[in-house]
Amino acid sequence: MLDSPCAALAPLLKKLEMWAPLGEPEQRAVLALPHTVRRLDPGQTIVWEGERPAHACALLWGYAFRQKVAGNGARQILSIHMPGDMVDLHNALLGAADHGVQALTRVEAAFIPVDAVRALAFAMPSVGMALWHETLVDGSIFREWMLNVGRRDARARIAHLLCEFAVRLEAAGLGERSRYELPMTQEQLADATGLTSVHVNRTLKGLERDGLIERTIRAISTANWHDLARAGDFQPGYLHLAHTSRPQLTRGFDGG
Amino acid sequence: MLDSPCAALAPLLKKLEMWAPLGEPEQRAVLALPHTVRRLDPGQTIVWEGERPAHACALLWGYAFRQKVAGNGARQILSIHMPGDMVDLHNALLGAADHGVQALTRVEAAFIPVDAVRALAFAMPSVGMALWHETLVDGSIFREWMLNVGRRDARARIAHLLCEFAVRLEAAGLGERSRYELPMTQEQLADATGLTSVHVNRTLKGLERDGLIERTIRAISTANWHDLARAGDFQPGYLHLAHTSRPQLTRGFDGG
DNA sequence: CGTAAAATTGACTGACTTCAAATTCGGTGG
DNA sequence: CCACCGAATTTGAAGTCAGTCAATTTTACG
Repeated sequence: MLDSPCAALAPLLKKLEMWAPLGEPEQRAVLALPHTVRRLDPGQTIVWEGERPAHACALLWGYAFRQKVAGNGARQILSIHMPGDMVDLHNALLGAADHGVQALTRVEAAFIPVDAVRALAFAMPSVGMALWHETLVDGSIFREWMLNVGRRDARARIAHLLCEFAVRLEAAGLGERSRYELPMTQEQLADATGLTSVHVNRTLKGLERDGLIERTIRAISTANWHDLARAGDFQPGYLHLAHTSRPQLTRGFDGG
Repeated sequence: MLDSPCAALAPLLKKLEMWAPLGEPEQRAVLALPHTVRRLDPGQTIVWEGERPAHACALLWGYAFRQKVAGNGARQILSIHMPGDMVDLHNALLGAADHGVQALTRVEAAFIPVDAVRALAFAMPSVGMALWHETLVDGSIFREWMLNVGRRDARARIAHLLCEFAVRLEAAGLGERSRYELPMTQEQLADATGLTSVHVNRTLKGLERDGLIERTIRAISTANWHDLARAGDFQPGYLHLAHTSRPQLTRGFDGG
């Protein structure tokens, strides 16, 4: 990765390079994307469901989440995001926001005009491919969450979410899977897992009672990672982190 | 759209042009993608979960679905696909299949080497963008399904699925929303909605009793579209069909 | 016709929800 | 440092939507 006098977008570049190594001009071009940095408080809206966003948003610091609201008023949290994530590329490229994005904690985010993103993707296909890859991995996580919400019981859903957060945090170099701060209320956990906050509370206590996790105020210790992952039916393949976890030998464009 | 002496991939081109108009060379290039056409029987696997697919698959005729299987043996159907859909571009580009794809009915599908797809996306960015768009819309549908499974009751889930199928069928020019053949067993409907087949059965009868649908063996009449859509909390925005449903005036790359 | 898969039905069960209240936490001002 | 307040967590009791189990009927199809 290049360093530059003003590399506010460094977290984004780091994330993109997880998907595919970029050449030096490509790296420069990513860092040179026009953008405005904004600070947001917890709960503040980054994108409203239904709006026509003109900017894509790269998270630089803090956490955010995507959500949709049903006609009955219930909310479903769709994904959690951490620094480096491109948090509304989906909405921006599609032209109409089919979901909202909100700050989970205090957040620092870079807003990049969609057209600049699109133009860069056209001009430098390998950057386009990296961005595309980013959206594909988001899609994979959506699929796993659909399985989680649709076909696992409460205990497994919560355990799964705890495992995913831990592994993604570690993969992004933002903490360790054995102990981390989980900046979500039990109500937010409920909305992410399709449960109620009351049941989340009971389920967390169950996991704690059984020694799978330890909890301080807002921090989680995965006291027994092995059993927690088993309880959560957690297999990290869907995160598509192979590039980083397995040292990849040579793999060229020779398939087919 | 171009016609060509051997335009097996015409349904794919038609679908891509729903997302963005393509120039004549681009159209030619899509139709010229190397591919093998295969016929499959209902239930046959197109991609196995866990495999490393070397081909992307364009549905030419018939229906298919994506699925994931949890450790407890339960299955979640993630999406339904119809002719023109690129049904495992996600898996192919990510390199490892995080979900499986199966034929729902008898199917005719074109298998295109991933590398040819990737090369075309690099060579002709507007084709790449159309393919990207296709995967983004898939993602949007995943999000809506997550909301459906996580936050709607059984009646709404089923009604929503029936509405989505109807609208997509109509948008693809494959039938009318008022009456169509639904080639899914109640067990498959259950796996798509996070319910059991028994409860799907009862819920369908409920919708029928209330005059929202009529059923013959495997066909659905949306007897009362308005109320069905309301019962299903169905708002088609997430399908991102604006190009086709609203006659779009001019919208260039002038956002921001 | 005959057979297997799919749909249907009934009785019972249970995981999770709902409602409501009590307790703890975290920050803020005196 | 401590009192205070709203938000978040925790707990209990009761209710329900959907699941489970187990037939029975209907359909598809050779």
